[in-house]
Amino acid sequence: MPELPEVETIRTGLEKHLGEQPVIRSIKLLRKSLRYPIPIKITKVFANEKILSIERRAKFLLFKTKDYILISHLGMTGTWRISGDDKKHDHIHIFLQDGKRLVYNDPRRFGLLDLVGCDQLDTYKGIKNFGPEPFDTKKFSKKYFTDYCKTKSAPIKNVIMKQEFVVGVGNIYACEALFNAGIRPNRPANKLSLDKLIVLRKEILRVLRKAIQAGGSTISDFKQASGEEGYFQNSFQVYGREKEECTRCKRKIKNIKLAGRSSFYCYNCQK
DNA sequence: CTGAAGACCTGCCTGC
DNA sequence: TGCAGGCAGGTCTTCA
Repeated sequence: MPELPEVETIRTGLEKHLGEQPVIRSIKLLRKSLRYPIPIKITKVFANEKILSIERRAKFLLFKTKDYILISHLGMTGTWRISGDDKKHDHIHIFLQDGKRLVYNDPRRFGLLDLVGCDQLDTYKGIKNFGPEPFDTKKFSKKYFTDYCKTKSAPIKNVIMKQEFVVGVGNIYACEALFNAGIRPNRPANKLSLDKLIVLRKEILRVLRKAIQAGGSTISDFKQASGEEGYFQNSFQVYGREKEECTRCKRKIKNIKLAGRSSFYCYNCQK
């Protein structure tokens, strides 16, 4: 379940449960590849290294050590947990010196595990073309937002999901933010008024913040790895609610495909 | 260049 | 009950 809030939830969960700067004893790969081949070098360079920090960039998790960064992307179904038990689709074990075991599980294997040198992160293939973090409001400014949208004729939903525009917004939060802003997902970005765009930017920030907060409350279950269960789903206004009542006007939520993705909206509340 | 569509995988739900 | 079909939170590549 990884959009930005979910990745951030996993990150803070790991940080909390792993303690200060845990030391990696060894890494065991249970398969050779996920979406891409996993560099075997991982098992060598991280042995006996201290994890200095666990950070997030966009939807990537970064385990930083002295010389290298272990890069993890969760794809659609990836998750990390701290566990002694094995589960189906566990692909990577990271054994820590204090006896804990960090496990990567990913049924669909759309995730990625890779490494880069500490000074090479910004040129890393997946990351170098990324837009700003949404909470970096200096870079992700109103002006940046409106200027960009003015140049795009694609549906606004597709635009806000573009990682080179702003990172971390996936299908769920795109739908939710558009509902809150009262904008139909298929409206061409360059046809929206400045005011509407500014509202949308604000709603993106708000929905992401709220989701991160909701994630925080379930962190205590983290170790049990029951992470499949979405904690924020109870607050969804439109996502996954096709044919159900709009929470505002009681009319039926619709679902259209945009760029192949389900896009939920209320025909009455979103114009 | 832009944007749409297909591909990558497994699991789960629906409907026949 | 069994099985085919469709769909799923994300990217990357290919095609028009």
